[in-house]
Formats: sequence, structure tokens, C-alpha cells
Amino acid sequence: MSHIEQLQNKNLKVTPQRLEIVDVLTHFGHINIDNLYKNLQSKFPTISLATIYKNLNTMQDKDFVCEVKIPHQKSVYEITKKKHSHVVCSNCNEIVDIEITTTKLTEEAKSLSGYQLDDSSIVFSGLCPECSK
Amino acid sequence: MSHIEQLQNKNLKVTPQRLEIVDVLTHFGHINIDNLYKNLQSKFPTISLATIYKNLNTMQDKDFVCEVKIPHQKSVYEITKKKHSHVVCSNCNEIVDIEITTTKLTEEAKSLSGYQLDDSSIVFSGLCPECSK
DNA sequence: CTAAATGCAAAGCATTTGCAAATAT
DNA sequence: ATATTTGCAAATGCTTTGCATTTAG
Repeated sequence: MSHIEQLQNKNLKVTPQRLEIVDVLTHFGHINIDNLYKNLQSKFPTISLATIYKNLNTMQDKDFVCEVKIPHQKSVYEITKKKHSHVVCSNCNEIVDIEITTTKLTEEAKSLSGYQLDDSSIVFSGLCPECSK
Repeated sequence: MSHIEQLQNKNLKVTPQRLEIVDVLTHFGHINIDNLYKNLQSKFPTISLATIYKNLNTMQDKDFVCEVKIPHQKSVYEITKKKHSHVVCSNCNEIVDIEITTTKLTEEAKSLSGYQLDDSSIVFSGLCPECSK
């Protein structure tokens, strides 16, 4: 499905700025506000941070984009996709997605806490292959 | 060990304000800046947010306090203790600590990502026993 | 006595809002 | 044609800084 269709499916008007935000998010996978801004400026020299904030907010409201909170770093944003976890390099900040099975751990957490749990946010930290050389 | 001794062990001067911050952190387990501020005002009507920020920052530098980033909420702070995970109620925001075994999951994450991992941050979300009634 | 902490005010960032003009549908 | 989006400027909110005074050790 094209990015245009993805936006239309969420009832988001397809503006050039918005489309480029989706392109950049898709290309980088995860990106923080500042880097998103920098990347958009090459194609849209007059784009404003307000536009980026507004777009990220409406996209989050429509559940098309989500924020990932990372320890000791600024939050990054990603296109909402199948539930997954994150691994972050504490040296170069590279982030990758991983699909791990959290069922057993969530069960453990449920019985230990007495909570009814339906979600989990997991971020592993360490060194990426490049930085651990 | 008393809170006074805990501060001294970290080379932190024992001021009344600082001691009360530790008392409040210990009492609540996890608290965000605003609520910490409100709680301190009863005992120190003229305490300033700057003092609280400065204290949390130096305490974090000394690894005596740490920040916990929670999805969809303001960060909370806690006294640094043995590694553990968190469970948060998405209705009343209550947070509890749990000790779960993350070894297997971390191994899985390592092999999937190719990263050398030495830390993980896990936050489960759901309803606390009270809110799920 | 010295270095650090406090509290105030000001400064510095980050994010949101209001609004006129432009644009998507 | 209408409702939404954009980009600017201003406003708001959050966190840090500078500094004179106070306090802990």
C-alpha cells in the first residue's frame, strides 16, 4: 500500500509535507523531532516546527504514528505497526525493532502485580554490532 | 539505613529539603515532578521548582535516583534500587514494581538484533485491581 | 571557613495556539 | 465550497541558569 493510500485510509489529507513526513518516518524507521525537522527542511525550506508537531499529533490521534520513549534520550516516532519491542545502541543511538514473545513475561507480571495487563513497552539497551567492534 | 545515611553515602549534603525529597520518594515509591512539588510545599511553603529540579538532577548524577519513562504519561522518579520492572494502571496511573526474570528475553533480543545488550526497560500497562472492579 | 544548596527572577528550550492565506477533497 | 493544513508569530509550559544569601560539614 502506498503512503498516499495509507494516509487516506486514516482520513488524513495528503499534503506534500505530510507525505514527506511519512516518507522520512518510513525511511528511518524511528526518528526524533529535531532530526525529522532537519530532514524535511531539504525538501521544504520553509516548513515550520509547528507543522511537524501538529502533524505528529494528529497522526498519533489517528493511531497512524506512535511515540517511543527511550531511556536517556529524546522520544522517537514511528509508523504504527504490529506490536514489537525496541533495541537501542547506547553509543550511536541506532534503534532496531525486534519481535519477541512477551506472553510468558506478561503472565508473570500479571500474577506478581494483580493487574489486568494488556500492553507492554520494552526497550533493550546495549551496543550495536558496529559500536561493539 | 536511614535516609540521612543514604544521602551521606552518596556524598550529598543533608539539607532539610533534600531529606524531605527522599522521604516523599520513599513514601510514594514513584512520583512525577508536579506531585513531588505539591508534596514538598506543605513542609516547605517557599521551596522552588528550581530546587527540585536541581536536586533530582544531582541525585540522578550520583545514581541515587532514576527517571522512569512511562508511555502516555509524565516521567516519574524513584530511588535507585535493585533492577526491576514496572506495572502501570492506565486508569488511575498507580505504578508498582515487579521483579521478573528477563534473562531469557534478553538473550532472545540479543540474537534477534545482534546487539550486545546489558539493560532493559520494561513497563506493562493495564488496570490495577481497584480499577478493574 | 569553604563549598554546596536554596530560592528568586530571568533565560532558554520545547510545544501549542491563533490566525490569515493556501490547499485538498 | 468547505474544512483542513500550512507557516508565521505569539503564547504557554517545562527546565535550567545566574546570583545573592543561607547552610552543611
